[in-house]
Amino acid sequence: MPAPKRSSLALVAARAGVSVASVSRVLNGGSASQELTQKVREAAEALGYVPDASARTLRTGRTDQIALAVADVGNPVYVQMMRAVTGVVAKADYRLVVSSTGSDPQDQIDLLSSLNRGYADGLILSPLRITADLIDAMRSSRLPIVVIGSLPEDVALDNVRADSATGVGLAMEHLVAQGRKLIALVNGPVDTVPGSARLAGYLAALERFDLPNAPELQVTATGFTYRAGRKAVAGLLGGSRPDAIVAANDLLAVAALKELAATGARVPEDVAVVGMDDTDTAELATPSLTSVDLGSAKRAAAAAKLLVRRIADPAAPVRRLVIPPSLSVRESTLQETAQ
Amino acid sequence: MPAPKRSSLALVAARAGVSVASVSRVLNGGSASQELTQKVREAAEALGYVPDASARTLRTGRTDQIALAVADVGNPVYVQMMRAVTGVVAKADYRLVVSSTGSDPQDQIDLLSSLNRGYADGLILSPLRITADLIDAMRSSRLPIVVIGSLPEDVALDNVRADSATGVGLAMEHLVAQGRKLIALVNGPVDTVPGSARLAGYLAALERFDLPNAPELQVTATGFTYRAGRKAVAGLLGGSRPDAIVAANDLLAVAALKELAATGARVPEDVAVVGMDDTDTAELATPSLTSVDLGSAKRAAAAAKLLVRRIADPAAPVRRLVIPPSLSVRESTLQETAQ
DNA sequence: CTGTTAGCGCATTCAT
DNA sequence: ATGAATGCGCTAACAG
Repeated sequence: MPAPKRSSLALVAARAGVSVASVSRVLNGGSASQELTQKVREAAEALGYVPDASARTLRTGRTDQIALAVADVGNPVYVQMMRAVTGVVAKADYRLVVSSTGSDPQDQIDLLSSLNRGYADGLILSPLRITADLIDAMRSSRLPIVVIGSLPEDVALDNVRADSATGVGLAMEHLVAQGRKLIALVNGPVDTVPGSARLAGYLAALERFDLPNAPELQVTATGFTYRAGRKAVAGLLGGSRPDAIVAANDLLAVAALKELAATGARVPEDVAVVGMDDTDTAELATPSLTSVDLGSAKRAAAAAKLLVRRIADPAAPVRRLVIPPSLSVRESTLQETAQ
Repeated sequence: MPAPKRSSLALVAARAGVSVASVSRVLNGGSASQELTQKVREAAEALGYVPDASARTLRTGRTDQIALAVADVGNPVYVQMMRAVTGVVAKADYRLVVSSTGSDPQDQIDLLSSLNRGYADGLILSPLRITADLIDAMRSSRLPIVVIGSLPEDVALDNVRADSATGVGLAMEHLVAQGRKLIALVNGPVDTVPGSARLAGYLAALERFDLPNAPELQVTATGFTYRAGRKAVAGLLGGSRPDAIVAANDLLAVAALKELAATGARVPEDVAVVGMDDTDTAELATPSLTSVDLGSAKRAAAAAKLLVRRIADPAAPVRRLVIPPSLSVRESTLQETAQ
């Protein structure tokens, strides 16, 4: 038994004493006489007519919706991305629907197959982990996808990624310039896209600045969360005394801040801390957090634009964009008594 | 020109050499013979058949989607709510779609009319401001709505709200017990649902604890954000020296923490600070923030359950729930040297 | 157990 | 400029 009776083109047409085709034309901006337009508008108004989305979609094949899948709504970096995407998408006359997936690639695959049923015209995806299965699913998706984050070379999908290596390099350079010698890395899981990129960047920077590669200075949290960060940092401090910590994101960096405070270490005097993503959290932290801006907002906005273009022109050449990072220096690395 | 040709029931039926009805039955768990089931599954698999959502929705009147509208994705309290809703909704076999509206009621009205086109089966709405227009729009919505937050008595909509008055009372009681005398309020805009509730609770508590109602101890930020909070608190400290601050949410409370630190005041020795919503932010703050848990997660979960029930039974009696608050005490109000 | 058929609401082609 | 008719893909009556 279908839903409660509602308005419909036919009802409006009957009331206005015209054909459904005319109603459709008037309401969608087709050509119609002054008088007919008038009658139709009146009838539609009186009946509180609202066009039915599924009928229109069934007919036209378009939903005018764009989906954004984020792995963790609690991570402020995704908040930045949502904000950025919202703007672009609205301007292109799409509605944005946000789906929260877990970090499990299977969640994304499920979402993809769900979307393939026609809930949206396109998807912006920022996968934490990329598996072969996920790639297969993306490849065989009938709906356009733009990926935020790195992607294997041979996957012909629009994507826009950060330059983590350069970003981590910026942080390390800044720390080295401040005279730091023992720079630890607090990373998230290395089987994730950001985790592996951060690690690679860290190792490259060690080499570049002639710093020793000390395993006891590298810890991996079980997730990119505050709680996981606290544990990881506690472990780190149990086995070493770094004079600087680079964290894979701002949440982990705040965890370092709190853990350091708990052990009586002063920031930045004893230990400097750098976060990553440059989210609101960096500003709110005490001391405020120096953070690498990996261009999340720009990446998200760019991805949205790519998707809109891709939807308009499915045959357009694949584009891969890289957004350059920058460093936002705040209290957590700035000593008055800089050496 | 409709979208690129895809799979369809008819295609599967043709390949399997059966009728579309049989395919539909098999795929939806109707009764069918072993052999037919086998043939259909094979054909569907081979063709990569995916059912079309809009066609099904058009036919059944259901979308199996529930919409959640949040006013500010950047506010961690909404993150709590999203998490809570996600769980309930998934268990009831609905997909959740999140829409970010602004604080402007018009945004909600727009969203409502959009949803009335049939994008979702129900809506969970947590409006910041409630205007007559919004109420009209909710009343005339053809889709079930559950409101998180207070609502005028005469609006016959399911809703679940916090008990802000008691919540603020809890905070004040705690502060008074610690010997605080000059308790300031850092509120958000009072023309909002939470803003007015917080103010009322504060005034009631002043009376209850025989505290003077001093206007210079009450400031109103232009929004429930960190940035607005900094300005408001700076204004407050410019004109008075409270020994405690109650903030209308955790973001404003963190702003108070930072502003106090900037002026050299110690927390909690000189000034105690209490936040509200008990979000992750309270834990991350330095010092960690005592916060009133207004039951956001519980409210959201309850709202989701109410909505699922309402969708199943549109004629069910209207329910209004109130979730009791509790206090999470942390460093920002705990002096070692408690008087 | 399986097939035939109608129609959900709409945009669009084809007549007029 | 307007109306009649078609079919998007699907589910559910109904018939056999």
